[in-house]
Amino acid sequence: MTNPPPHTTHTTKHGTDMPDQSQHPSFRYTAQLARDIETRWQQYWSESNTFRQPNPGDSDFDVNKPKFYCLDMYPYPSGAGLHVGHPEGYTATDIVSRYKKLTGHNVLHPMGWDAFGLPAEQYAITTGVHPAITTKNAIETFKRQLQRFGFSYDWNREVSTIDPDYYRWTQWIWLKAYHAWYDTNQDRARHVDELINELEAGTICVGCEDAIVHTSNEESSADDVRSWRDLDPQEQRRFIDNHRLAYLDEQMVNWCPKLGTALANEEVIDGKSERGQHPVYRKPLKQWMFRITAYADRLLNDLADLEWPESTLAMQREWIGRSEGAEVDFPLAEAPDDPTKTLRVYTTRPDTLFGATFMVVAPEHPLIEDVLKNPRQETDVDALRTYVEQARHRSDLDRMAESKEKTGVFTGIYAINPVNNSNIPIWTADYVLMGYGHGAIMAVPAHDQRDHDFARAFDLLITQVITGGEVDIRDEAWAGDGVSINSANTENGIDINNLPTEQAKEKITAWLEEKNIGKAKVNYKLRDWLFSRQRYWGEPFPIVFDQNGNHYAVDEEHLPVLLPEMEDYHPIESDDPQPLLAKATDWVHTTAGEAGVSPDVLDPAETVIRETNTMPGWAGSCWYYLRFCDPRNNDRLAGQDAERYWMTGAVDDKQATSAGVDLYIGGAEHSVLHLLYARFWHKMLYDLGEISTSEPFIRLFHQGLITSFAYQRADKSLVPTDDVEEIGEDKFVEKANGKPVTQVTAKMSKSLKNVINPDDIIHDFGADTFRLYEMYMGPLEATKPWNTRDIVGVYRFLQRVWRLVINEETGELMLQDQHDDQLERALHRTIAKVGSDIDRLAMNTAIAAMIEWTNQAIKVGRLTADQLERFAIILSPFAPHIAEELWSKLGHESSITQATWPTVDETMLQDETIELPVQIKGKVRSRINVAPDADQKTIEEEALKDPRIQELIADKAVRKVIVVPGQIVNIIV
RNA sequence: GCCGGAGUGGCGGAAUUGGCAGACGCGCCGGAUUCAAAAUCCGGUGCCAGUUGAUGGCGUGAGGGUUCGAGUCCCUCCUCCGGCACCA
Repeated sequence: MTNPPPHTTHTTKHGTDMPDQSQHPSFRYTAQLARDIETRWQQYWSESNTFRQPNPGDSDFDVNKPKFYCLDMYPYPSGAGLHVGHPEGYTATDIVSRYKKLTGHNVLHPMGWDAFGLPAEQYAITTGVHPAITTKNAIETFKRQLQRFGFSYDWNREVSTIDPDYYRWTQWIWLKAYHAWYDTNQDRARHVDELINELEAGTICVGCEDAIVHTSNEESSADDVRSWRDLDPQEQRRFIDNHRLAYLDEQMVNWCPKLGTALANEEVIDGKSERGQHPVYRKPLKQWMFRITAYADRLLNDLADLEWPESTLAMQREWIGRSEGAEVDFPLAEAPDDPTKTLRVYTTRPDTLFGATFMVVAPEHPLIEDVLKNPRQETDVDALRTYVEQARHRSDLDRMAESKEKTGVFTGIYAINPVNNSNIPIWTADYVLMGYGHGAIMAVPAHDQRDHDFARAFDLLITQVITGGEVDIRDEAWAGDGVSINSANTENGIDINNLPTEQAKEKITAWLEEKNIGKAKVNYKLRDWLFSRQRYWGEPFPIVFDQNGNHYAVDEEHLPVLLPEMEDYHPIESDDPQPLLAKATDWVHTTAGEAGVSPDVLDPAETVIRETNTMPGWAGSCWYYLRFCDPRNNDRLAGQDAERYWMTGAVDDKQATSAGVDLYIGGAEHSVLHLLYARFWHKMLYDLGEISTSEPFIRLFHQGLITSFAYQRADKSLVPTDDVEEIGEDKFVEKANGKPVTQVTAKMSKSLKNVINPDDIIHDFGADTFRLYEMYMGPLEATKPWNTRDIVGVYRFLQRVWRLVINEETGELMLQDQHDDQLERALHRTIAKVGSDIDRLAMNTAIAAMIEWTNQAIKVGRLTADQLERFAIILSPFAPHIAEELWSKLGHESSITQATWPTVDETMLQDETIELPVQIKGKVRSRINVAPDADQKTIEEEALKDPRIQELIADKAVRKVIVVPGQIVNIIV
C-alpha cells in the first residue's frame, strides 16, 4: 500500500481557471476543489491498484470473508460516449460494492465491453474506419469516462468480447453445444458421444422422422423404429446432426436486405429491424440454430427461484408461452380410414370439440401444396393459389398495417369431426400461423373470437357447446369457462355434457387417447434460436464444410478461429442472402488440416470451405459474467475454483452460500433477449459439467429510464435545451427570439435535442455530486426526469459536510472532543438506516438520512473525530472522493475502502424518551413524552393525564383506549 | 384485448409490517452577508378558514367498503407508463 497523496493546494496552481479565486477562502468546496480532490484520488486508486480483488489461490486472498458478486450489464461502447443513463445503474452497483467491501466481503465488481455486433459495424461503415479501430477508440473513451466517476471496478479483470482471448471461449462454448444433444429422459444436455454409445448399445433407437426412441420407455411400436446398425453412414450423420444443440437447418428467416443479414425473431419488432427500423422479409436460408426449445420447461420453472422484477418474470413466461391442451387428428372425409391422411391440430380447448364446425390451415401448410397439385372437386384453384401467393409475399409489416379483418379461401377438402362424425370444411387463412402448433386449427366459432369473426365473414356454422357468460353467441364468442352442452354422441361413446370446463377437458382428452386419435400436449411459443448472421463484425463459427456439404468442427486446441482482416467490410445489400465473410476468399478456402479439424475426422489435405456466417452480438454477452471470475485463464473459460467461488461462495472446505451472481443491475430492455439467452447458455454449460450453478443471476434489478425535458415550438419543431430560458412558472421562451415554447418530458435523444452530457455535469459540480444527484432523483427503478436545476441540492449537501469539519481558510479539520448525546444517537440511527437502505437499493432515502444528520450536526456545531470518521465511512460508497479526502485528513494512511463499516449500538437507536401522538377518534390532539419501553398501562395513564386531552374529553365518557406501544394512542369517546 | 407497474404539495419524491401524510431536496417567500449581483448562510412554506395567534376544517386519481385507525387491505371505475398481441 503506497501512501496517500499529499494535500496539495491545487487551487492556487489552477487559480487562473477561476478569476474570483482571491475573494474566496482557499478551501471552500467548489467544483474546482471537487475536481482536484477527485482526480487526485482517482490517480491514487489507479496507482495503488486499490480495487484489485484477489481470487482463490492468490497469496492475498482472504478465505474467511463471504463473497459478493456485483455485476453491471456491460456497455456497448458506441462512438457517442456515455450518456446519463449509464452511470445510474453503475453508481448503484458501485455503492453496493463499496458497502459490501466495508462490511467484510470479497467483492467481485468487474467491467468490460460488449464490442461485437451490428451497431459497431454500422458506425464503422458510416465513418469509413475499420470497426476494430472505431471500437478501440470507443472503449478508450468509455473507460476514461467511467474512471472519472470513481467507480471501484477491478480493471485487472477488464474483458472485451472482440479480444481473441475472449472469443476463443465463445467459440469453445458454441462447440460444446455443437457436440451436445438433449436427453429428455434425464432432462439434461449430454455429449453426442454418449448418444452414439447408447445407439450402439441399443438403449436408444431411431424413430420416424429421426426421433430419439428410448427402448426402455416402451413407447415404440416395432414397425416404425430402426436400430442404429440399420442406418447407412449418411443417415447416421444426419441423425446425429439433427439432434445437436447447435444445428444447421433451413429456416424461414427474417431477412433484412438493408442490413444484409437475417435477424432473430427477438430482433424484429412490428415487421422492422430493431436496429435501424428497416423492413424485414421472410426467406428460407440454411442457418445455425440453437435448440433452446429443449430448455423451455426448465427456463420457465426455474424462474420461480429468482429474485427478479415481476415484470421481467412475466415477460419471460410470456415469451416461453407454455400452454396446455391436446393434439387431435381429424380424418379427412376423402380417406376416412387412412390413418396417414389426417389433419393434426393443437387446441387448448379440447372440451369444445363438439363445437368445431370448420378447420383452418396456414397458407404454408403442406395440405395446401397437396391441394394445389391435385385440386379437389370444389377447389377454386385460382383463388387458392392467389391467396397463398399473396400471403407468402406479404411481409409482416404489411400484415401489421392491415386490420385484423379475416380473409381466407375454402380448400375443397372436408375433415371429419371425430366426436360427432360430421363433415366440416377445411379453409386456409393467414390468421393461422405455420410456426405454432401444427399450423392448423379446429375452429370453434362459438368459443373463440377469431374463429367467430371468420365464421361471420364467410357465413359458417356456429354451434354453442359451453354455457356461461352473458354474451349472445350470435354476436360474439364466449371464450371463458362454463359447462359443456350439446357435447354427447352415443355412437362414439362420448358424453361430456354438464361437466365444468376443467373436467370436460380431462374426460375428452382421455377419450381421445383411448381412441388413439389424440393426446394431451404442452405447447410453447418459444422457437429455436437463429444464431447465424451474415455480417463481418462478429465471432466466426469454428466449423468447415467438405465438398458434399457435410460440416466438421474445428478442434478445441485450434481455437480461436480468428476473424480475417478485410479491406472491404461493407454489407452486400441484397435480396439474395450472402454472408460478408464470403468476400475473404483466401480465408474461406482452406484445408481440413489448416483449419484445425482433427485428422481423426477428416484427412488434413481435404479441401474445405469455412463457415462464412458469424455469431450475433448476443454471443459474447451470454457468458461474460463467467469470464470475469478468471479473465486471464488460458486453459478454461474460467478456472473451476474461481468460477465455483464467485458463483457459489464455496472454496476449500467452505460451503456454498449462494447460487449465482448476487446482484445484477441493468436496463429493462434486456428482460427477454439477453437474459433468456444467457440463462440458456448457462444451463447448457451446467448440464455439461462446466460450471457450478443452474442459474446465472439470483437477484436482478432494472434501473429506471432517465428522461429529460425537451422544448417544442408552436409548430412542434424542437428547440435544443440550451437555447431555452425559463421566464416564469412553467413559461419558457426561445432565447434567440423570445417566442414561447412548451416543455415536454421525453427520452433523451439526439433528435429531441435534449441530451445531457455527463462530462459537462462532472465539470460543473464534480463526480461525487453527479453520483449523489442520480441516486437522489428518486427510486432506482423509477423513470425520472433529469432536472439540472435540482443538482445544486446535493452539491450544497457536500458543501455543508465540508464546511462542518473543514476550516475554509486553512483547510484544517475543526473538531471537538466531547460529543453531543442526541447527535451521537442520531448517528447510530443514520448508520443503521444507510446500511439497510443500501441493501434494498433505496439510495435516495439513504442520502436523505445523511443530509438530515448533517443538518442536525450543523445545528449542534462540531463533530468529534470519531463521529466524522464514521460518517465519512457511510458517505464513502456514495461520494467516495470527498470521503477519502476527509479520511486522510483524519490521519489515516490507507484508503477508506480498507475501513470497516461502523457498528451500531442497538441501545443507541432510540432517545431516552419518545414522543407519542395521542388521538381522539383518530385525530391527533396532543403528544406525550414517555420512555421508549413504557408499557401499555403507563402510556394510557399518561395520555389520559395530558391536560389538552383532559380538556377535550372532560364531558365525554371514554369508551376505549387503544395503545400501540412505541407508535400511537387512540382514545374512543 | 391481455400481462406487469404507477397515480401523494408548485416540482422530484418520503412514509420498509394498517399507526403522527408530505421526510429530504428543488422552487418560492422573508432575512443575513455584499457597494451590488452571483454564490453561500439562517428562517418559513400542503390547501382553506381564523386580522396575528391559539385553533378548526379539508386533504394521498374517483366512488364505495372493512377497521379504534387506511396513501397502505377489499370491491367498482378512471388515467398514465412499460411489455405482448390473430400463439388456437
